Amino acid sequence: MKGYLWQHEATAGQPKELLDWESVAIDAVGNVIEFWGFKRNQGRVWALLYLRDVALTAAEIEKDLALSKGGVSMLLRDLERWGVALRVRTPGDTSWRYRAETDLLKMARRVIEEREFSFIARIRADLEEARKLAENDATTTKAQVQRLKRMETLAEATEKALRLFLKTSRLDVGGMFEVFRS
Amino acid sequence: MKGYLWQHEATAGQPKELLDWESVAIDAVGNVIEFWGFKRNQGRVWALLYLRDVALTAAEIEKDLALSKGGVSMLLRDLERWGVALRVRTPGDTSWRYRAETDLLKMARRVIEEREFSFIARIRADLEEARKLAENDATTTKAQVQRLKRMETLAEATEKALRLFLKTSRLDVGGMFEVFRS
DNA sequence: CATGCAGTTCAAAACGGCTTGAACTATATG
DNA sequence: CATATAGTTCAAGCCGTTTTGAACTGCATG
Repeated sequence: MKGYLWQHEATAGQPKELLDWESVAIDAVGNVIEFWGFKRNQGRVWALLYLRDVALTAAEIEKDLALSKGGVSMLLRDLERWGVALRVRTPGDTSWRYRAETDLLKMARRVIEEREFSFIARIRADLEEARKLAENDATTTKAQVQRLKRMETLAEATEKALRLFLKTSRLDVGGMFEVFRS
Repeated sequence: MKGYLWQHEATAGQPKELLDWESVAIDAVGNVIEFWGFKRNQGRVWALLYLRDVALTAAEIEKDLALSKGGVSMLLRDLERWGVALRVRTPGDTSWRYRAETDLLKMARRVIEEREFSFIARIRADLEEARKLAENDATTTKAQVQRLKRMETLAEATEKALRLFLKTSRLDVGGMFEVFRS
């Protein structure tokens, strides 16, 4: 949830390895995924793999999406780590190929779980620290301590909302996403 | 949901207008609010007003949070527009003062409603367009159209999840936030 | 209407995250 | 082990966002 600016017109006028409809769809997925807090290009790579439904090499991805060698390497490693792309070695082939694993939400869940919760935990710890400092300070009023406690409640509530969000996205979006399995 | 890096140690070593516990708490709120997709300093200004519980002038905020004159002006206008800060004119005073309105979630709801939904709508439109283009292209396979449809489902699901998220944050976090009213 | 202070605007600077590409490592092959 | 090709790493550059600060507007006052 940040500022998202449109890519898409910007994509026009490239060497063009992608069909028009492919690049529209790929960018759209890039935008959704960015909305979920990931990199646009992680979504674009996944979308390419998913749409083509064949295992592509890093070099092909690099060419089709006009990304750099190094970038593709890192993006693929992210997708692989999150279990949404699969590295396969085709029999007589010299390089790795990648396929889309279809549960894209796996990615959202993993990463959100691993980073957002520690983030909120840290905020809660800070607020608790602030309250303790304030309580040890003779000049602090009761009302101030009270307000700090309320701020802690705010962080707790945020954590709760996030948890709920994950859970519901698991059920609701997850349910929808499962259409991808096939 | 983006990259959040710690401010806080970074804050150390300033002219220091804030008590230690105040700056810890204020930065913590800045971090939560950034998580919700706003500017850290919008949260910090709100937190200062809330903790102090008196109406402050722009000049005081500027000094305490070490922000620029122009910055404070813009931040306050944002907060006011979203209804989380109140501009008051004290009787014999020459300048405006600001108080915290306590429902910080009002801010989240407003902005999320006004920008996230149009964002998702746009994505859905793009995917629909891609599918139509693909359908008009003789080389497109049935399976590809199928995959595009599934991607549309993904965007729909995202919209649904967002709606649910807003609603639950209204009930759940909203309920918690109400502690702030007093 | 000159002066001063509060508040706003916006071009430019600072900042931070993302991407690039050159140097490097790993691996396969003759 | 020399060569070639695939894959990784990371410092430097790019680019979008946020912040700054100087110029400006508005308004009150003598």
